[in-house]
Amino acid sequence: MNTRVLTQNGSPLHEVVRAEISRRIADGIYKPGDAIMSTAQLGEEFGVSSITVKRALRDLQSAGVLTSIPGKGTFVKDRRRFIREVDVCMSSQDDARRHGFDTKIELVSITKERITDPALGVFNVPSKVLLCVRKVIYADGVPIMYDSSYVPTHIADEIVDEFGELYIVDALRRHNVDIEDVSIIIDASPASADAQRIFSVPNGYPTLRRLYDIKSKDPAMFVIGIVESPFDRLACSVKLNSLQLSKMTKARK
Amino acid sequence: MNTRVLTQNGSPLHEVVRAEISRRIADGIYKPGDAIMSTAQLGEEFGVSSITVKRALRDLQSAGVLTSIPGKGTFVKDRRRFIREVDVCMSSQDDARRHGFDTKIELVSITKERITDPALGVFNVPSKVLLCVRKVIYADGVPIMYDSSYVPTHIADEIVDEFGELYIVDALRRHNVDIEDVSIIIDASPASADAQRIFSVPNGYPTLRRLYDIKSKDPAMFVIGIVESPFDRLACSVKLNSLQLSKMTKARK
DNA sequence: GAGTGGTCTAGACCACCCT
DNA sequence: GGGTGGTCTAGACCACTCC
Repeated sequence: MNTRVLTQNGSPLHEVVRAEISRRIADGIYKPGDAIMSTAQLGEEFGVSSITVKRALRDLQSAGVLTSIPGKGTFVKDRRRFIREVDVCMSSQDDARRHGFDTKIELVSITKERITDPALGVFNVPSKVLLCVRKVIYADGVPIMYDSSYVPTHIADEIVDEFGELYIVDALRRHNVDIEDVSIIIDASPASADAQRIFSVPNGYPTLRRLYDIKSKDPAMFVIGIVESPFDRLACSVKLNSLQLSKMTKARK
Repeated sequence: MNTRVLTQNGSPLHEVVRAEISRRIADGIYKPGDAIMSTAQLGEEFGVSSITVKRALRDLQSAGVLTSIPGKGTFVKDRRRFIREVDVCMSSQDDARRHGFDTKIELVSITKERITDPALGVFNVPSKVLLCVRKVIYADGVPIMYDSSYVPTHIADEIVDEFGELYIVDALRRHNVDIEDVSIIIDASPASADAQRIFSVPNGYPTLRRLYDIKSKDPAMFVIGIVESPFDRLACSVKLNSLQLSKMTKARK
């Protein structure tokens, strides 16, 4: 039949379909929140098999443009809730409020385990069993961060409890822990298995991660952890003023 | 035939296959640089169609674990060359050297165009036509950054030339441009079309981006731009010492 | 020519949602 | 029951590589 339509410009068919659907979204033909046509309809319109359409739609899901709900349809993701101005240092509740977000923290689990995530290997991680506090942070009801933090097992129970309810720096500050040094590494990564489930994103979905290593004056007290966020829900901002810049310039001479 | 093997634990077949291949890589059965078995062989071994195997392999490519070369085979990506300690502020040549990397800059193009990338909309971008300098930065022969920077069209030609050869802050410093303020936004994103081509990564591949807005004391001189890097080749690091931290704590009271 | 991965299709089945 | 997206397969073709 229509088998020989083929690849207008050398691109595979699924890319052509993907590009056309992207165009329609960019042009506002398909609007955020709306359902687009079914795979069968699109296949007929483009003269390709519905499987090829599905392939194109799946790629657009990986790109954060579409969401498919089995049995209902495929929808254009609404406004990319691009939360800016989140400070690069550990976020605090104040920080969030200052930017007008109603945040909520949900404790996922408190377990005893070793650090196994190879990503944290960039820090000098102890091989001992540590206390692992996992939690999800919501902004306006939407999950935006998945945090796993590791602390020594011997720390006071009251601090542990607060770790589940508070931002880390807030909890430490409350107990007058003297933070001496903070290393943060920011990177991107495909969503972890946990993140896929928590954020309802597909395999391979890009996420922004912050790996942190907080050292206090007491060598027995430290916090190591990792925060993961879907790329379309969070970004980090850094501001450098002229004072800092001149310092940097000098330091480099 | 083997049609009814099916989904050991409720997971789709392609996920089962993907997990098993991941396990073999983690266990060192498939080693970095090595070719894994062909899709046909894997399909036979697992009792699934080769198409399902291909699906699993494609997902592992999106995750940066495998690379397939048509006609040759599918290979385990060698050591994740995770370049750490790259400062969050604009990288300079010194910076790179200090970390032991032999970097090279390749000019891609110098064009006159407006800023159309919606990502840069977070800054207050002028709608005028600007000079756009695009370049690729290599470390040890591997492309690690794709930089697009926009500057006013009226700036001196000699600076423009150097933009193609130098890191941005290096070029500005050389011409004694007084940098007043730098805003940087770090986010993750699926690879752009350019990035896919330059870094040889598939559609949807997670990248780390740095969007920058450099303001000088002269309002007519500014640089706005965006740097994109594959997630497995670059990360940013931030270090905060106790002085900065105490300042922050005070500021928040 | 044999082997590889990439693409495309037709056809089937499933789980889910809505009416 | 009819629609939706998700999965899986068999079979076909292509471009590529290596021998």
